[in-house]
Amino acid sequence: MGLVEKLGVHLEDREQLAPVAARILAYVILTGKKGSTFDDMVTILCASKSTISTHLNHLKDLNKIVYFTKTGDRKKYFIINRDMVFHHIDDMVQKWKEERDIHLELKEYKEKINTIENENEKFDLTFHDDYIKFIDGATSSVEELRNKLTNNKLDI
Amino acid sequence: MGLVEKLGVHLEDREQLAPVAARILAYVILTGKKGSTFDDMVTILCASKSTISTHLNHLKDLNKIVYFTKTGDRKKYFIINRDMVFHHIDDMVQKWKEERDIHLELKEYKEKINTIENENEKFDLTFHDDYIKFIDGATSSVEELRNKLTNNKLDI
DNA sequence: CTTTTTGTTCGGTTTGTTCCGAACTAATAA
DNA sequence: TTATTAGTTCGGAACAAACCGAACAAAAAG
Repeated sequence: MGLVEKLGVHLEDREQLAPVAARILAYVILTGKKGSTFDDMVTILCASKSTISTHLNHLKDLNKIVYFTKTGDRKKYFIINRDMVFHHIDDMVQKWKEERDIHLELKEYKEKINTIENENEKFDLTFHDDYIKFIDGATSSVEELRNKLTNNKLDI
Repeated sequence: MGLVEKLGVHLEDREQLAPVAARILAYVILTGKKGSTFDDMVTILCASKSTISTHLNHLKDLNKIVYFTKTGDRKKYFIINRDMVFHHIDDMVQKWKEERDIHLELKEYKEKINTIENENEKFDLTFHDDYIKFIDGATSSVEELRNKLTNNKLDI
């Protein structure tokens, strides 16, 4: 399926995954509720059992996928973790938070330098203020959306 | 400087740069207005001339840095491109747009499958609707912030 | 015209990633 | 008990990325 490849390329970049790992995730997403099995992936993605095994466990560790089982059937049926949207949002917010901290640290450092070597104002600090303002705004609006999505889920 | 390393690690991840390239960018940011020269970087970052040369040109191609010169001085003084904030915002918006398109395509595909094999509703489509809603909200709020920053710049 | 400054380009080494095959395990089936 | 199913683990091959040194270039200085 061409869509597996297209989505795979996208996930490879967005989730920082190895090619086959991204294809697994794409295939799992496109297979939906009925779930995909280990052997399905080996044959359809044309990869070795070891490769599928390693990446499947990796994706499970990252909480990207979960599996269900059927009575009298040893196979695992993998599906995407429905919390992935929230994980994605949380990761994004977390990264912005780290970025914010670094900008604060940089600003602090530059302010110190500016007062010491006052000769000709070595640094422009508005850059960091702009950036922090941007991060604060983006974070709050995304968190608002997160709450909205959580509430929508509860409404059903 | 430990701050160069800390900021370097962060940039390595955020801007997808090679270790030394990220250290160059970090160093340029921390040196500020007075600019950093090729030789400064070779000695302070403990890297070879070839490495610095390659990455410096790469960063210039990516519009991360610019340089100014002084009359009677062949050296180039590198500083960060002040538009980096805007480039960063634009890249983010662009990525969200691509993500949105993929979700639309996926939804379309799944709707087709659902009507063909109607047996037991193979896909849950609310996932994509949630995601698209999230992207739309995040995009508009970030674009609003971009405009705010542009206007602030003109106010000065 | 030779030397110095300020870099660039090329080939090769080191390091890291990605994947595979072969051998193994643990559970069920025959 | 032996075979099959459903995977896991390990060692290594193949490839890619990151960096270095040596040689080169172009312009100015001596």
